[in-house]
Amino acid sequence: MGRGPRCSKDGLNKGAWMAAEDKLLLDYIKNHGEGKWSNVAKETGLKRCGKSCRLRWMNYLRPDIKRGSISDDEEELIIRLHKLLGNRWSLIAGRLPGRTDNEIKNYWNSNLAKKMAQAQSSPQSKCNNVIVQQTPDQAQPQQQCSRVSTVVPPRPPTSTIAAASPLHHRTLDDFCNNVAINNTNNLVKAVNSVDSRISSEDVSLSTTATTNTTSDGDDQLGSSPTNFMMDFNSDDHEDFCKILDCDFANLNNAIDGDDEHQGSPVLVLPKQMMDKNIQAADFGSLASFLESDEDWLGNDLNVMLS
DNA sequence: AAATCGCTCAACCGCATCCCT
DNA sequence: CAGGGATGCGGTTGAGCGATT
Repeated sequence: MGRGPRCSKDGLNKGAWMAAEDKLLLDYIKNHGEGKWSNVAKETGLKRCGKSCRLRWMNYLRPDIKRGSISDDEEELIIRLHKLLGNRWSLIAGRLPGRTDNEIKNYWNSNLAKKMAQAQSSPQSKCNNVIVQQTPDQAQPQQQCSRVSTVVPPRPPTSTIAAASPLHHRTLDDFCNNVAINNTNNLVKAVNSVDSRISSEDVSLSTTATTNTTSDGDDQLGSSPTNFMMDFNSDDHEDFCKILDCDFANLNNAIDGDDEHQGSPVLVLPKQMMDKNIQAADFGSLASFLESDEDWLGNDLNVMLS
């Protein structure tokens, strides 16, 4: 499948990979690990550019890749994450273990984009709140080919993300202030333990000492001085993505597991989530919960916005 | 049976960002 | 700090294949 073999002007192979090429690449990675893609050709004699090697590994050869069709839960989660993140396929894939960004992108383009477009045109659908954005030229009659593209606005430079675009139906702006963080130090610690690239400075949290009083009058967060509402300003969206980008399972470990974090809950989900006993690492439940966004965005936010 | 259509998915391309010197 | 190479990402392409005509 894919493109037939061609040779570029510098003598490198292109197109579909042969089994022998796969073996060369696998052997190289077994011995040297991932990365240093530009060295693969030099050290193995493989006539492939580094980019091509990386792509082959990431999308096909990696042992943890999950084969088979996308489950309903996965599909649901993809839809919700896409709503949140836009076409940030790698971020979405990061939340779906074993799935690649390419696979999700293909699945979206060949399945979900159409579903979303149909949902948009039929107001009764439960997915009718998903906006499929179109570029001006796509506003014209359907292109000759059957492909349906959903397009997010041009990616803004550095500090903002596509999901933060005001053109998105529900952006992070829409539910800013709605994530309550209990004990930010531990969140930062947990995040850092997952991805050491994220410095504590990167997770910029508003130090507005806000306690989250629930509708029934209970103080959700207790009286700790380290309770904060996470205040997502427009410039903070990237930070939110960094949090999304870490492994929720590890966060959960930090929450209920080891002694190191005992007694210091890390991430307090919105009350509606807590009421439904959603575990952050339970993607199925999380997807179902997100599906009910009318609820989890909740009264507090509606009051805030009104 | 042959031709055409439509879909899937691996792979390519260009651009952005990161990282090293 | 600047420049250049490496890497990562998202959009797009096109061969292969099953379904339909």
